[in-house]
Amino acid sequence: MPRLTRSNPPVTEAQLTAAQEQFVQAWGQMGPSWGVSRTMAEVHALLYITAAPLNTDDVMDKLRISRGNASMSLRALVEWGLIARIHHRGDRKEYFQADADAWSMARVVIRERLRREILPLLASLYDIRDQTGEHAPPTDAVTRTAKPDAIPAPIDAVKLHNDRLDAMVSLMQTVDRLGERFVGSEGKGLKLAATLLSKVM
Amino acid sequence: MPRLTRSNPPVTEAQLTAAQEQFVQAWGQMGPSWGVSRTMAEVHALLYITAAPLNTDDVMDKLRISRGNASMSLRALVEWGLIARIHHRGDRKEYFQADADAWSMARVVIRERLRREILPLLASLYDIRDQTGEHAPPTDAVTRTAKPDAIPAPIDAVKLHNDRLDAMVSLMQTVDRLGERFVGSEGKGLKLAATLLSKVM
DNA sequence: CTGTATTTTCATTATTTCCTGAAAATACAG
DNA sequence: CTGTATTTTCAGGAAATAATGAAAATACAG
Repeated sequence: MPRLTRSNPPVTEAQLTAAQEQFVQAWGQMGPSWGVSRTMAEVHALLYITAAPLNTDDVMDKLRISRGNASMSLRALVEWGLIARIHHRGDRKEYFQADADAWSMARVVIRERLRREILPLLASLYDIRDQTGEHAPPTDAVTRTAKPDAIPAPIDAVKLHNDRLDAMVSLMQTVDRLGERFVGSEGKGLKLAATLLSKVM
Repeated sequence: MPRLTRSNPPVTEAQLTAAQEQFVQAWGQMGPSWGVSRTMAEVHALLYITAAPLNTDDVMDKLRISRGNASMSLRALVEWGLIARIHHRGDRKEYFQADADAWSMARVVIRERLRREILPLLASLYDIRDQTGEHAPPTDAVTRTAKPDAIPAPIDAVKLHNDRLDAMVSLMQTVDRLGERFVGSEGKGLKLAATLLSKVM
C-alpha cells in the first residue's frame, strides 16, 4: 500500500516554465471562443498563472509579441477589469497583475458578454417585434390597406412569425436574467447556481 | 382609456419581409460570438423565422450567397442538429427546416460548445496540472535533482502555480457540470434553472 | 442505363481580423 | 524646464477566415 504522504521529486524551473507556457497556450486557444483575441487571452493567462506583476517588456518577451500588441492587449484587459495596473515607487514602468479569483474572472466575462451581445440583440428583437402587431388580429378580416400596392400578409404567416419571435425574446430574456444573477450576488452567483442545480436536478 | 382589444391594421407582405430580414441580420451578427460564422447564423435565422422548409436556391436567393456557401452552411447546421433535411416526393430538391423550439436550439448550442471548447480545455488543464506534482511537497527540502542543470523551482512558486491551476480546473468543471445539466433534463434544463434561480436568489 | 437535376467539393479570391514597428504623446527624475 | 524612459497610437502589412464559382460527384426519373 503506497504511502499517502510521499515526498514528490522537486519540480524544476524548466518544468514549471513548461507548464506555464502550456497553460498560456491552452488558454489562448479559448480566447476567440470567449470573445477576446488569442493574444489578449494569452496575456491574461500569463499574468494569471505567473501571479507576479509583470511589465510590458516582460509580456513582450515571454509571449514574443510586439510592443504595440502588448500595450493594446493590456489596456483591453484593464478595461475588461481582468487585470489591474500597479505602480512601483522609483520605477517608471507600469506593472500589471491579474485578478487572482477565477470566479470573479468568470463574472467579468459574463458581464461583458451580456452587455456586448445579449442586450443589443434583445433591443433589436424588441424593435423587430414591434413591426408586426402587438397581438395577432382577432379575425382574418382584411379591413383596409394604406396603399393600393400594400398587399396584406396572410394572418397565419404573421402569427407564426410573431410566435417564433416571442419565443426567441423569451429565451434571450431568460439568458439575460440568468446572467445578471450570476454577475450579481457578490460574486458567488456561479458557484451558488452550481450548488443549487446539483442538489435539485 | 384605450381599448384593450383594438384591431390592429393588417401587416403587409412588405412589412413582414422587412421584419424577417431584420431578424436575419440581427441573428447573423450574433453568430461569430456564438461560435458559428455569420452566414451560418443567417441561414439558421432565415429558416427559423420563415418556419417553412426552404431549399438551397431559396436560401441562396434570399441571402444573396453563393451555392457553395449555402451548401456548406446548411450542411454544418444539419451537423449541429439545428435544422433537418426534408424530402418531398416527386421533387428532387432537398428542403431544410429549422427546429421550431428555441429552447432546444439553446441546448444544442450549449452541447456543442461544451464538446468543442470546455472539454478539450479541461483535458489540457488536467495534463498541465500533472506536470507539477500532485501536492506541494511537505517541506522545502531539496533532496536530489535528476540532472546537474535541473534547478529546482522555489516551493512557493510551485504552490502558487498549482493553486491557480486548481482554481481554474474547478471553475471549468463547474461550467461543464452546469452545461451538462442544462443539456440533459429532457430539454427543460435552462428553463428549470431560470425558474430555480428566480426563486432563490 | 441514360440524361438531367441537384448537391458537394475545393482552388482561388475576397474580406475580416490581427499584428507590427516606428512615430507621436506622455510621464517623470533631476 | 530639459532630457530620457515609457506608453500609446495607427498606417501598413501579415495571417486567418470566409465566400465564390465552376468542375466533379451524386441522385434520380424515365
